[in-house]
Amino acid sequence: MAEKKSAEKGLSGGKEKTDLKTLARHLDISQTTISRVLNGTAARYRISEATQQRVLEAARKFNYQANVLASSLRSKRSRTIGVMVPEISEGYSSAVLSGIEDELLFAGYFYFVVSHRHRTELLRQYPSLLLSRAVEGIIAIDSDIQADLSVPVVAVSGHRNRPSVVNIELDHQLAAHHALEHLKQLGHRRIAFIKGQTFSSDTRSRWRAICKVAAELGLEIDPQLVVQLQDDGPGVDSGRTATAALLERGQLFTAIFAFNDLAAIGAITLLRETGLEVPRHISVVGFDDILGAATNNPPLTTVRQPLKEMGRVAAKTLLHMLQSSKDGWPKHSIRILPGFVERHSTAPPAVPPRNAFHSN
Amino acid sequence: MAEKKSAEKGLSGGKEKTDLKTLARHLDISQTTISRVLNGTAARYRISEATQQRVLEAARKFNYQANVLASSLRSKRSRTIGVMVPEISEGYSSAVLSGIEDELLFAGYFYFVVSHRHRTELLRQYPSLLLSRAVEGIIAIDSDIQADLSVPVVAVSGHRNRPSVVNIELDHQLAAHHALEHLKQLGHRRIAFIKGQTFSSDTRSRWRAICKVAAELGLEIDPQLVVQLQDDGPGVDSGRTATAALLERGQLFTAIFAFNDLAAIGAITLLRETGLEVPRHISVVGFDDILGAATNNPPLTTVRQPLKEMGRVAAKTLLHMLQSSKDGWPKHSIRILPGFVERHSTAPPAVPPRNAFHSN
DNA sequence: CTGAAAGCGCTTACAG
DNA sequence: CTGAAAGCGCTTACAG
Repeated sequence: MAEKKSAEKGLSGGKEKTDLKTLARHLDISQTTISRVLNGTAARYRISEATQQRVLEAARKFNYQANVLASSLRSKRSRTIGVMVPEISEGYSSAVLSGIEDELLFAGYFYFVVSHRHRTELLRQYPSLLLSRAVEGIIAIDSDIQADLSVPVVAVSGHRNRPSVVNIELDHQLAAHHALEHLKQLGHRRIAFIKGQTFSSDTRSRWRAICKVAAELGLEIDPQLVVQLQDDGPGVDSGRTATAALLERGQLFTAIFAFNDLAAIGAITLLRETGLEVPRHISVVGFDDILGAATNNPPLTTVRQPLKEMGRVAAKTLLHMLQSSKDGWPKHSIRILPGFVERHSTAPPAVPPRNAFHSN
Repeated sequence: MAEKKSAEKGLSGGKEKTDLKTLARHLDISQTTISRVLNGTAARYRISEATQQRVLEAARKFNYQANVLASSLRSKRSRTIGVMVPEISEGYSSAVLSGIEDELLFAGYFYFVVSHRHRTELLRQYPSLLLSRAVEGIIAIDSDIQADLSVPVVAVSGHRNRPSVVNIELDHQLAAHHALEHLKQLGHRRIAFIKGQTFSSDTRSRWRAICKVAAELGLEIDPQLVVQLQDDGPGVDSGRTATAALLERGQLFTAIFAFNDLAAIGAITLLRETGLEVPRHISVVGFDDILGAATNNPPLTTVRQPLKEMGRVAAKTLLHMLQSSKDGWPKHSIRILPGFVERHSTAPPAVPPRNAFHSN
């Protein structure tokens, strides 16, 4: 009964599905030969042109598509990879995913997406769940994979020092230089910083780079002007909160360098509500160059991460790792160069209205 | 050689992976029994408590995870579905995906995503590619699936009248009513419309609803005030272009109802560049309530689509269809109620500056 | 140049 | 209550 039901509604499903056996019987050719023709190894086995033609034609006519499950099980190649993201609905992840997809589908690979939403138990379970799904490799976007996996891993903005993990890393130093040099040139000296959430792996490396570059440029970082994004809301709220906390300290500053565009937009909104105009009173530099950055009011000056390209590079790298032995794997992180987009959220500093820093 | 290499790097992969046979040998219990215990059918076969305990413990100890490929192949249940989207990096699709994921992972399902980017050959190929991947069902987001498939299909904002397709449909009539009633109350009579791209399946149904509701409210629709989004860029550019075309017609209007928030934001940007302020000179109503709508300047008045919920409903519906026979499937579209968010891009109409409609 | 047979790792009638 | 054996639909040594 249960068996019967699944036979009706099961994977074999529709009217039109042909299997190898049927095709073989129809052509009076062995499954072996058909498989070889369809998998492009005909030449290796010197299968006659005539046979190849017959097979190809019949396959088309019967609309034959090999069952990937069976093929994967036997051949140990699933042509599937897993992608771990914090949250698929965020622009960051979905932009990278778009690049990954470009490469993968071109190579005949499909991918599973899992979002862990920063929950540790999901972060722990997902890698092995993906492995039980027979993925050949994993791309982790801003996600720390703790376990050592049996498949190659490429990490985008999440740096692991493990032998089987290759990192795709933004050049944070250059990024920091872009932003700070720009602010310095405009004349800013009192610059506030909104650091990223602790769970984001970019936070540390970017902050280190900022400190280093600031020192090089002779810019002092006042600990009183450093705040950190706290919670995990998808929107701009954590940027607002952080900016409010910053204002509460009552310290003078003329610019903010935000961890990302969302935080920058949140900062601008909050500043506006307290009577501070951007960039007239305060300049704000974002990070990422998300879709909304250009259409924000004012349009955001921001460090541009080439997210889609990072996805493409990640996928390309993983595919390469799948095809070569470990000694062919990249030895180091793969460095991605950020851009810088000057729009209208930055300007030379001006003295802020006198009550600005005494709002509650 | 090739065989050997794949055995090294293949799916069986890591050190820690155990298979059923090994486990059975170790426990001196048949694979059958182990499989039953692990699949939760122990009760049905009255497997003794003691045996169950031993199996469970060993499975944990050896970190046994059934190979889903093998299991799917035999049982005809892949616990995988396919999701077709126009473009994964767009907020619309990724918000719906987020809701889908909520439900699916809870039920032990994984999903493949494919983006067709409105290319017809991809739209045609993907369904059968997904079927060859043994998906049990497909969710199509804003994507017309032409073929009749052998698996159940749920369409989100893409309405097919086919027996095996269930539609998740926004109540466009209510949506149109929200927006037009709001504009009417404010005093607007000359309302311009930016229609959606022809490839978007929502375009037609929404426009029909708008025409109907406009008639009901006694609002006239001037064909001269109707423009359409043309190209397929992900950003706000098509909204700008459409608005420019609208202005070029030199007709008076006091409000715009845009097909989506991106177009609305594009419209606002373009209006601003030609010296028209929103909402002082022109009111703009968006559609979707994407993340950027609230932080736009001015914050967007917009029809809210509960995208994540639509994803959840789509997944729930598909899972339900997979578990019941066809007579248990929903007979009609499943209707989703839109909300309406009044922010600051709308206001009572004012006479526009006299040169406004003679810009080139 | 081609094919018969084994086997991937499971689940499931079938038998007891 | 439990298990031996068949089989899902492929690919791949192996043999000729």
